[in-house]
Amino acid sequence: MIKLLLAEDQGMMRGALALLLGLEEDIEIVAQVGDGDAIVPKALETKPDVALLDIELPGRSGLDAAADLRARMPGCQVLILTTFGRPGYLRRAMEAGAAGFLVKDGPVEDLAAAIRRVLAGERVIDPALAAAALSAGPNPLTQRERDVLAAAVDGATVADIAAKVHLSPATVRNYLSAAIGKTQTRNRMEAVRAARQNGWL
Amino acid sequence: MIKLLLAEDQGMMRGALALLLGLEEDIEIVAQVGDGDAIVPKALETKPDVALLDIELPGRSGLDAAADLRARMPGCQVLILTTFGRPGYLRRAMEAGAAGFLVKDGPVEDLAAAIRRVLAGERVIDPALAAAALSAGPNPLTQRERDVLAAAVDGATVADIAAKVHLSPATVRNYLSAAIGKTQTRNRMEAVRAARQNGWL
DNA sequence: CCGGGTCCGGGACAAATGTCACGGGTGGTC
DNA sequence: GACCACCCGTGACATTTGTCCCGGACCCGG
Repeated sequence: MIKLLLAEDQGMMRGALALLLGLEEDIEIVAQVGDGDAIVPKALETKPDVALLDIELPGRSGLDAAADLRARMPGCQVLILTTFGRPGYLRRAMEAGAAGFLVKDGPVEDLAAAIRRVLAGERVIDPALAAAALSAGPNPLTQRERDVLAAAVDGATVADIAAKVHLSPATVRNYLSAAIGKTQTRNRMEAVRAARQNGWL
Repeated sequence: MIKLLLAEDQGMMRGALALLLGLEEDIEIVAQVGDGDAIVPKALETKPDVALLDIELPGRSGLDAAADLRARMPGCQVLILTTFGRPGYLRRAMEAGAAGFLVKDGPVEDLAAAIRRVLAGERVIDPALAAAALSAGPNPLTQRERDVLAAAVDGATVADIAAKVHLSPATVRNYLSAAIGKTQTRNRMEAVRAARQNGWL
């Protein structure tokens, strides 16, 4: 019996997946979470064999939680399930020690199969996505550049960003300029868009 | 037997819902679509009793399709299922003649129940959402303001927008300024954010 | 016919933004 | 030690953006 932890914020999706996977004879859902911060505690409590994690979650990112989980429970395999097949996400998932990476397109039937393969020690990755991740190259953005860019989403002004990141407005503009240059874009919004597109956020 | 059409772009979600609803004894999925443009043709072909539509779809919006569907197949009830409980979405759904409006949070169990209630002629709307929609008031944005704002997503410059909408740059700035004023925001990005938040896009 | 609204543009101005050059600091590597 | 990358900040500059003013066009309801 495969013990599974399911982390997914959308209630309907979570419920549907839980019901579906519960129908498999060899899978048992031991925990369901809708919040990133709850993943590790729940896992330590319920000792799942596989953790199926969404990336975009309230609280903590599924990728962060994955890294933690791998460190604290090496026996628990991590399978990332996400809406967006962004190259940077895949890369980060691999670096975090995930064993598999699925996108929410593609048929449901793959899911149970992927869980079994991951538990057997295999790696499950869409080949096309893997190629895209390699060709995209690594994240060129500095930590600070990422911070500033992340704070610039939804139209914050330089002053807002400076306050949020505790930096001087002038410095913020320098970082923004650097990020714009590295992403080959023309303004901050295009830069955040490009960065998100690649999973660099 | 309730004949159901299911429109949802995310493959896994669509598959999961189809399997789930297929388990109900009185529901039969007669069509599955992942594209907005395919909704009406498929419906005319398969004559469903209820159409379960996502809003954000490739091709045509589920709301547009809903209006069309109501006009061409008055006997087919429309149930909107969406990720975002935006006030403007609900309002537009009602104007399009939808009988129900569900968000993808909330438990899966509600879904089958909602389908049956809709078919029985009831309206299914989250009361909290209905209140929000009323308190938010109607869409204050002009058609042109919406166009310009929509063209301003992902950081296009004034020149880009002007080219996309076939207007003078000066006019574009005037519309942007008007939209910023009406949304009580400070710049175009906050304006698009606010407009999207309210479902005014 | 006279408002009032939307549509479309222009001009002028202040503010915000993006760029560049420049400083100093740290830490790591060859 | 020299080099390099990143960190943080300043100042100056051109461009872009947001605002407010002003026109004229149209259509509709009173």
